[in-house]
Amino acid sequence: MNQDTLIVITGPTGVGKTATAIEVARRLGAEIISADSRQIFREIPIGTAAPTDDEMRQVPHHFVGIKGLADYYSAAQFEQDVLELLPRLFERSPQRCAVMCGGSMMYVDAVCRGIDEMPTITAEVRERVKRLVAECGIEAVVAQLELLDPEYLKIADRCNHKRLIHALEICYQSRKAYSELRTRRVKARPFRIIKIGLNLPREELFDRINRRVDAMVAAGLEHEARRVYPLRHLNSLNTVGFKEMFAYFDGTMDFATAVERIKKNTRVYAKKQICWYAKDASVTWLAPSPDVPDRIIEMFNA
RNA sequence: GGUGCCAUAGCUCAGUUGGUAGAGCAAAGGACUGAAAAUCCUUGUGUCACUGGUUCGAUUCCCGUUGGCACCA
Repeated sequence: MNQDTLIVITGPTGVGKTATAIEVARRLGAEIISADSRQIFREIPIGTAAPTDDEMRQVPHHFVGIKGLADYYSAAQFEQDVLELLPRLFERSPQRCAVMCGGSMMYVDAVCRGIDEMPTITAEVRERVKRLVAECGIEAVVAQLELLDPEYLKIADRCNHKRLIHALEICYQSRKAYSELRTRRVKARPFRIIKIGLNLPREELFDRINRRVDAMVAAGLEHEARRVYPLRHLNSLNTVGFKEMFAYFDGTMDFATAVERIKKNTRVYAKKQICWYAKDASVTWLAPSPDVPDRIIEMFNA
């Protein structure tokens, strides 16, 4: 009998993960878990290049379009949800296999390696820190951390206010030092993980990204963005493709510039993804080609 | 064919009264543990078109060549 196996297909945005994952999943009789922090929201399928209805009919997908933009979701939540779902997917699959496909680095790592236990921040604590910043500036946050978690401050990026604020929130919420909770221990998983990274020569990747953005525009990105415009303050919409469209709606950017910015920011995002996975020794890198599914299935059978 | 203007980073251009050069855009590298398509940090890429001359020294001045643009024939 096969051991339970999770095949992870990741890589930069626009490289062709979706098509590869569908092919592999179909041939192995597996279902697909989307590891994408934006495709999870149902209102924005065009801007996130979510799998189409047709694609999802070919293979059952999970975690696509299951949340509303106003819902809170996180990598840790994803870890929990996926670990809960996986045994059932293994059970249903003749080869005891599931395919995870997506480029949200932290979501992938959360499932493959785990995330440390942290308290969920309550609205009160969030408000308290927010007020501290508003009234006394970020220096006050640093001063508090000096007191509550000097260890973290030693390694913290002091320019990254969001991280400093988050560290303090954790300290307040847990009544412990953030650095104490941050063990960074890799959790063992009760299944085999095969991690594939798809990548292309830079120029080719960027060309695909540019063309995909044009296709999004043709598919009605502007209309989709206009529909969610009233919710623009939500974190779920602080994302490439929407912030630029919102700038256009606000009149601070013309349409052509907004589209150019979307392309540029998507390219920057792709580079960030490549950089993240470059240090992950568990990734097997492949260039997309017709025989990639064969090679992945070979690795599965090995 | 003649005259004038131009030639500097991947692109658009600035600049050096002669001491080998800098902006914007594009680009490259990196960090990352409960908002991660987020957030943050770092970096300037050059035969200054080519040949020769003047000069201690030329990307800068001069001669010529090549290419581009404009006007005149």
